[in-house]
Amino acid sequence: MFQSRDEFLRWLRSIEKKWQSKWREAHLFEANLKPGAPKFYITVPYPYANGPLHIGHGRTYTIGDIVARYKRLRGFNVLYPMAFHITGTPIMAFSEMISRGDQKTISMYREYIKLYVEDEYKVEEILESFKNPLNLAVFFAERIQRDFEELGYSIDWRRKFHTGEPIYHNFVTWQFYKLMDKGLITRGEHIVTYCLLHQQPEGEDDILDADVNPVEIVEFTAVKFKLEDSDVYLLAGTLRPETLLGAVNMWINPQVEYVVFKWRGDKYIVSNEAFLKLKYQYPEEEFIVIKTISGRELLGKYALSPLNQKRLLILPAQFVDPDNATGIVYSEPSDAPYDYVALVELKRNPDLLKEYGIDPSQVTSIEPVKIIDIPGIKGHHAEEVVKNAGIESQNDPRLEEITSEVYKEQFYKGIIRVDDPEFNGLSVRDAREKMKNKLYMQGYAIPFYELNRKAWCRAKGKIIVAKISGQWFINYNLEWLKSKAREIILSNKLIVIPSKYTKQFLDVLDWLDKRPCARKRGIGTKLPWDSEWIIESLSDSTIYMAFYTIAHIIREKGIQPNMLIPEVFDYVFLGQGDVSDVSTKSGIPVSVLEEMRREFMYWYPVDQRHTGIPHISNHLTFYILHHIALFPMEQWPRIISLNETVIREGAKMSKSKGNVIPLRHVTTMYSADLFRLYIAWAAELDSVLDWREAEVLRVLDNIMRFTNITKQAVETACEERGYDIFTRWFMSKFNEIIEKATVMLENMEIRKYIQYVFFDVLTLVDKYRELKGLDYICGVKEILREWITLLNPVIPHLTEEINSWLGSSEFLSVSSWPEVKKPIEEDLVILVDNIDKVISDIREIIALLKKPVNTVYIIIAPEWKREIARLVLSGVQLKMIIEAMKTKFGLKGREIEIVDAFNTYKKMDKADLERIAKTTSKREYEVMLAVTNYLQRKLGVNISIIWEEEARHRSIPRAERALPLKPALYIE
RNA sequence: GCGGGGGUGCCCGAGCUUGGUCAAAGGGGUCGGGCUUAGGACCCGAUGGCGUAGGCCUGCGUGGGUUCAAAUCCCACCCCCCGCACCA
Repeated sequence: MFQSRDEFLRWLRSIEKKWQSKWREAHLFEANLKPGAPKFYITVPYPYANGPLHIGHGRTYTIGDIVARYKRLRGFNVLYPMAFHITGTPIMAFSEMISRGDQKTISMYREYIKLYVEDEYKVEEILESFKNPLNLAVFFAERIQRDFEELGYSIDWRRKFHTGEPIYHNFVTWQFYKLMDKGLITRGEHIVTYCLLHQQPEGEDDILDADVNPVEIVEFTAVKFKLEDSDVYLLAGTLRPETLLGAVNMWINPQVEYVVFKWRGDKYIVSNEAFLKLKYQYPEEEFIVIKTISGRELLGKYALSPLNQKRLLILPAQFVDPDNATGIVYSEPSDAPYDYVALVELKRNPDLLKEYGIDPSQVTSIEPVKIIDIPGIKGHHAEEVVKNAGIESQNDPRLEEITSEVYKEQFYKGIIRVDDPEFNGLSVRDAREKMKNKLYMQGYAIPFYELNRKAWCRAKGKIIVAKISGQWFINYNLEWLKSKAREIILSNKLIVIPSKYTKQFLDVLDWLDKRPCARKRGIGTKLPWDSEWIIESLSDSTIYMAFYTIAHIIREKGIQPNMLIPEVFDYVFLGQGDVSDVSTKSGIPVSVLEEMRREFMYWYPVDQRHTGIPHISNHLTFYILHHIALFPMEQWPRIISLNETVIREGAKMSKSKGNVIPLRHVTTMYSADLFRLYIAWAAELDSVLDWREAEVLRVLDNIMRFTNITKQAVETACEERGYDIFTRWFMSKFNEIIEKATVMLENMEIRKYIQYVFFDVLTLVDKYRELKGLDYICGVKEILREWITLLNPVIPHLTEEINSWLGSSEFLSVSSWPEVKKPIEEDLVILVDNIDKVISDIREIIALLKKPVNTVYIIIAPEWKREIARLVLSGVQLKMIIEAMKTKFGLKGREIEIVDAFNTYKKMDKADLERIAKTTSKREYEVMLAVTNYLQRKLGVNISIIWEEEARHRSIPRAERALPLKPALYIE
């Protein structure tokens, strides 16, 4: 018997190790082709090997493993493979940062390595090796594999690979040729975040703090305002082109340097910073610098609004940031708080104006023009909020927040009120779109891209927005593709579990468009027709499940990368080409090619793919679409199942909080089976799972209790003997649980399945012990083998161990799922379960009486009362019932009692009536008699079981109130 | 904004798809009892209100509605969480 958690955990870990090595030695989970046997192919996306995985990942892989193990017990030939993803920029970026000596990264990785390596010297050596990204990836891939093995996952490791391997590159190359053939590849312009230091596009992974403070690209409309009496245009950037009609002046920062340049045959002015950005956004065009000027030189001049030729005075403003958009803005003080405040400030400060050579009277006459109606705002919106907030200076930081509030409110509620019929009456939202397009179309404006915040790369290089030309895309916006995807989802040819996520797939299909599929840096496969480009990491991971089916053959037969020419994959995956030609061309023997083809045809399609919710909008949708694009219908995905994320003690796990539990700790600090049971039980798939230490320990206590019970059962010698009433009840209940648990597992309701087979069975055993006494353990022994089989998918190690205690020399993990043993004695189940209700009734009454109690009479209703219930249930009329009762039970003269019973049943729920109908009074009496001792013990009173008729003879009060399943009670 | 999910008893959390068996599973906490030298663990009982006979009343975000009957269905409102891409 285990007493302490520590002792038990140590033991648990030791048997986990033992069984893992036994499974490994037996090659138990290596799935080989068995012609004729039903197969089940389940995959979970391979992990990205840039660091240790945590318990959130563990949830997903554990669920995959539970399904794999369950299907195996159901007699399927199951393939559950795994590989490692190293494509993309993060691994490279981390490796570069380590090379560069970035202390944060170095200490982070040092901690990661220490999870697996104790020797300090070794740790530094490994860290040093990470300067080569491949070493980093391979190190973690190997550790993740070890983590997975230590969690007992039933993976066929022969098929593993990583995405940086040449054989994988060849596979991806083939795939991209195919996509090209099918017309999914296009090329065009693309707007990206771009690092000026590295002179290349850099995404979230490379940008400082982008994970916590996301960087977004926003489109400004840069409006051309012609300087009066010149041929030069000011380019004023705005996010709200619809306010152009309310522009009353221009803002220039006098302290900033501007550039006058020639472009597209015209002359323009923008800030220095903006000029640089412009060149990156129009990379193939010619810009000629004419001169630089100070902002001050422009003050006091007039610019003409392009639509109405209104003269706008150029005024000074400090809030104008040269490094935001074009460094020039127009002023619409009615709606823009900054504009309003700056204007008021200027009016209050004529000296400053004079200093810049501007006549203050010119400014006094500038008034906001109201062009937007907002419910509840009479005057100028900007004025109102600025005054409410008491803001006086354009340098007040609160302006930022106020501005976004005003913008938001106007966007949703604002209506344009202007003379121009084209815009009058439009919502702000519509007007913005319309104005922008109009300005672009008529050549009055150009798009100018800017970031939502200032950003730098990890090496402190400035990030701007640039346009890449010649970007390669995968075009998912093809009707033939999308409609097929919709069709299989809607017709349930592709099943989504839990089904509530089905709609999300359909939604994604609606908005999914072109996706850039290659970048100029990172680890990965080169684009076969344009070797400057490397295929991006989600685009190379869409149909790799096909690769698992042949990966081990490639290794075993020593097939070299150069032999894996596209024709090989055409043959293996699509059955195209003549096998001997392919053999000649590739150098792979015909027999091997045929073997690969057989293997693929046997395992494909993927029966189930399981992963996390966040993959719906990208990977999973690509997975579906690529299969549709490249394979015949028979090979398309069948089931996609999903689970939510994991949090810890109510808080999100994150590196910055330092509350991430790595999988490594599961096997050193907890145990595999404990983890598996907890993580699979603590929440249903579609809800976020909260890892709570206290709960984990409680589950541990239960596993310990379970182990102790089973141990005792194994060690007790039991004789063959007949089943008494309680044992029959126990068996029936257990068989009901088998039935229900099986249904739950088939529906992927894993939490409920575990609730039944673990927690409910434990409770059942307790109850059985109470009823039956010490002898109960023999009943447990009887169901033990089936019980541990039911639990095997979740806690495979412990159940294998118990199975060995039972003297079995076979692996439980490849045995078979228990069948439900009939008959389940439903009447016994109802009657014994009903005892709890009787007990609580008795307790309630005793508590109310507040008197000492000697004896409780439990008075059982006669069979005729049940018969009435049955008749009511089958809809027989009262009259008929009375007649039947009279003849069958001799109840002449007791018609009132019959009517009473009839009325009672009429009011009852159908389910209750059915329970009554399924039992007999004789059985009810027997059961009550059998539990008499139990009741006496439990309630601490004398119990007397007595038939109603007899009780009436003995004039025991209340006897006539007896009903089936609700005996009358009289308390003395 | 668009799309998705959710608000349940002191707390966590089931149930709502297929309305009644739901005062509402299961934990936790709290209270009482057992066991114990004591504590822990474990076991038993109680834990919305009222009631001297198994009952009644109130109740599952707020306000309406449908129904003989609603935590469960419909409508409106309030609040919370997640995703919106080219990134794994």
